Amino acid sequence: MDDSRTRGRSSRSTGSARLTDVARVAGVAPMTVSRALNRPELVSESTRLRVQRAVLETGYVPNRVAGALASSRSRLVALLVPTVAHSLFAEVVQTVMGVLAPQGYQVLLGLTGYTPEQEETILETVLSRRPDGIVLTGCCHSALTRQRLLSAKVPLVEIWDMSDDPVDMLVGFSHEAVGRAVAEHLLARGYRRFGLISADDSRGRRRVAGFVAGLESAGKGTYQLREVGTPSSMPWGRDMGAELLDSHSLDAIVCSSDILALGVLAEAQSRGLAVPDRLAIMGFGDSSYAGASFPALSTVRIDGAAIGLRAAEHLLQRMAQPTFERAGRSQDVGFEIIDRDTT
Amino acid sequence: MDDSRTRGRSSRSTGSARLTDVARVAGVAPMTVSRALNRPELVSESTRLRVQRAVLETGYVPNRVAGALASSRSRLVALLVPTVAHSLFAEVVQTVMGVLAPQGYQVLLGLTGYTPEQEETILETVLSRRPDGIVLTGCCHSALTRQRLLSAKVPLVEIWDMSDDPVDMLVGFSHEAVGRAVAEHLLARGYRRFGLISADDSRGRRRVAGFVAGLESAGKGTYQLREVGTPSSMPWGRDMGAELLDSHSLDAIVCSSDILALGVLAEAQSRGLAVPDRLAIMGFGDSSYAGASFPALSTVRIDGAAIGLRAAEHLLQRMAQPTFERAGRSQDVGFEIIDRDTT
DNA sequence: CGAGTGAATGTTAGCGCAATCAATTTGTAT
DNA sequence: ATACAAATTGATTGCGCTAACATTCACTCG
Repeated sequence: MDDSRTRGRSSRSTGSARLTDVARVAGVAPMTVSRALNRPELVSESTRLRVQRAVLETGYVPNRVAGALASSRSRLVALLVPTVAHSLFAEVVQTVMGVLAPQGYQVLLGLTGYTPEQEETILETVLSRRPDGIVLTGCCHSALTRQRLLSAKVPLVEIWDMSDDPVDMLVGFSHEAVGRAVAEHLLARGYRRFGLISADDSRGRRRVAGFVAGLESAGKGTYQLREVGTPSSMPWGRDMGAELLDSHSLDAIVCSSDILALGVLAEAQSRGLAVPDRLAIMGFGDSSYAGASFPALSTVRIDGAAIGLRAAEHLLQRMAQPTFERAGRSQDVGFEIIDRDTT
Repeated sequence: MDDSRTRGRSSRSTGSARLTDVARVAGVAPMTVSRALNRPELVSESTRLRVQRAVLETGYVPNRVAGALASSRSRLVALLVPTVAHSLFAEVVQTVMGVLAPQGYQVLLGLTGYTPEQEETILETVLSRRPDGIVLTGCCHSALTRQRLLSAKVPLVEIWDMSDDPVDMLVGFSHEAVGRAVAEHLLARGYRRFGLISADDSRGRRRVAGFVAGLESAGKGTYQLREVGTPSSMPWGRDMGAELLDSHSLDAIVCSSDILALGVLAEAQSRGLAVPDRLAIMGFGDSSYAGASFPALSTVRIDGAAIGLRAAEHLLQRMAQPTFERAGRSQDVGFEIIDRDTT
């Protein structure tokens, strides 16, 4: 049997069983095997069974590389996020993959690391795999990236942001609006002297800008800004919180992620500062741990699962269509200020 | 120009520029374009430049699907982890990708969700992409999975565990040894009545088994076990901690992850229980936030970055070899008990 | 100056599969 | 039985690229 499998194979062959090997064993044409595996409803019960037996006998593993080339369908979705070392993006990855895997799509993961340059490099290699769809974090792309996306004719969902002219589809929320809403909320609760700790990425900066705009609109409040590197972490929050508290007299510290806020909380506790009476703390994201800290963290709820879910569903819908056309649809999933015990 | 690009193309063509289009514009053979792009050192300076110009003019994006089929090299590495919604695995993903991306490898991500059944399903589809290498979390595979891995002849690194007979290469640590060491450590510090909170996955259970074995060897100590679902989260820790504290009198609670421990810590703080005097808490993983909590969390340090790094390096080394042969190499990266302020 | 060498480029022939259309078999109504 | 439609199967071709080998050209050396 092994002999029959390898006889006459050219030197370029990989040596493992192919469709034709299965076909020979099953006594049918290769095309029939292909159908039995990919579109079983087109094949009679009896041949389907014979093919299945032949597959087991030969140990055949389909070669989707060849299949993708022949059919121009890769069944691959590219998912580009800044990092997975951040619970919000991890949640998006989990949700997107949870929706796509049952539909037979696999995920090509790309980590863009918060810079448009890396995004550009990664997108280039990603496009060379001819994915059937792309989920891309953010809307601020380099000119070349945007042009490549436009000419690639691949269903695309931008997530985690809002934009006036999405490339194709968009599911996100407005970072400026978040910042502004937080400012208004905290001003209304009487806080005036703010510390801001933000990751140095473009979306964090836009939230800061929104916050500052909120203060200016109200004509109240002062702020001290500190930027930290990415990815955000609890030690960053604790260190920057300490620096801010050492050098300024503050009512409240607003953080660009929950994990930073937890660091600030730990610092406040270590100083014996009463939270929220002596210092209020605000996070961002409503990660799973935000509600479980003590005191429970006030934060801005972003529904990462909803973003991932809708992005994946939009993509599936578009990939199911035989003809490619841009949707130009935007969906704002919004946010919610969660007032727990640190404000 | 558009006319020349599309004239005579069969109906099956995708319509975008191909190697032959670039070749025509550059005035060279298609093979020369292929070389200019993939092995530029084999091509003269002048033709390389002409090809580059032609690529820009045509907007050519290489088709690696076709390239992979022709060369039997996909430049794809499959990375299978239970979840990315856990900082330890997220760290592994970040590190592995950080090493592989600069070498031109892309990552096909698979989430196995802690069950051998899902792992089996995912591995099947993953193998059909003909990855050049596989990084797989854990060593407890179903018989079919193991057999597929053996017959696939793909460089493989199992991580995050130890095993007597790795399929190929292995980088991990012993979960039993962790449990035993934690038991000995806490007994030595005088703790006797333990609560255990473990995720219901096989590796967490092995740590529990090691812990229990440690107690039995010493002939001291009692324990109460609670299992929680995956993925672990701070609320799970807080709820199970509350349940344990309500129903038992305990010296110490040992958790199967730092995030669970943080939940227990929050619960203890909310009850006004002094940590560690009235209750000691032990985490697992030494996530970035473990050292920044207040009080700082005692935990078991696992160097996820080292595991990812070595796994990726082993894989690169093996993928660079022209012939496939199993290594059968194991590497134990060990662990370290970090005694901070909660024990 | 002709043979020999190495660098650069070209030609041919698949890689393994599925789209497409052709051929065959089966079922159904008359 | 006959005509026709529907279901099932088969043969051919090409997706876009690169391995392998062939050829050309410039240059060196006895």
